[in-house]
Amino acid sequence: MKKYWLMKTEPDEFGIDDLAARPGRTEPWTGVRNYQARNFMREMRKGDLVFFYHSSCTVPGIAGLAEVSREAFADPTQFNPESDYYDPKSTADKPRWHCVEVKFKRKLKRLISLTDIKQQAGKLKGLALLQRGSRLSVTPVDKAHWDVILKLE
DNA sequence: GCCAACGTTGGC
DNA sequence: GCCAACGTTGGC
Repeated sequence: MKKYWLMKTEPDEFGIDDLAARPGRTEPWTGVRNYQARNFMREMRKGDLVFFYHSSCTVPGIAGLAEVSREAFADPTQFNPESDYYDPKSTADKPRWHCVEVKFKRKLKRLISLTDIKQQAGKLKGLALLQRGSRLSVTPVDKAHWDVILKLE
């Protein structure tokens, strides 16, 4: 059963156009250092669909669609002392952090802004993105919610 | 195990 | 740049 997700990224760092420009149009989603978000990534299966959400920018919102192209594996950045995401408590046989690989599907014809989404709040009860103080960078999206949101394109 | 202090996220 | 909300850390 296919599942649906929302993943946040800062377009100044890595946006939908960057994903589209990658060789193979894929990118390992490294650097997630929150247990809840990590657990969601572990649940992801190949072929699951992803809302690619731009945050901390002029107009936050969903910019494109991606899909899970590789299921959870050890995030290599946790082993690299040079990396911002280095975790000295992580070992090769007991990696603490995982990532998935995501693949570009398409850019939306227009950005579905957070404001647009909020206007559908009545139809989106329980959507993590709209929950108070939600800061998770990876969250599940109900199929019904997915459809409501995508119709806003 | 409690909880204050601190750090981070992210919309505005 | 502000600030609310939340997670993590570390002293006790």
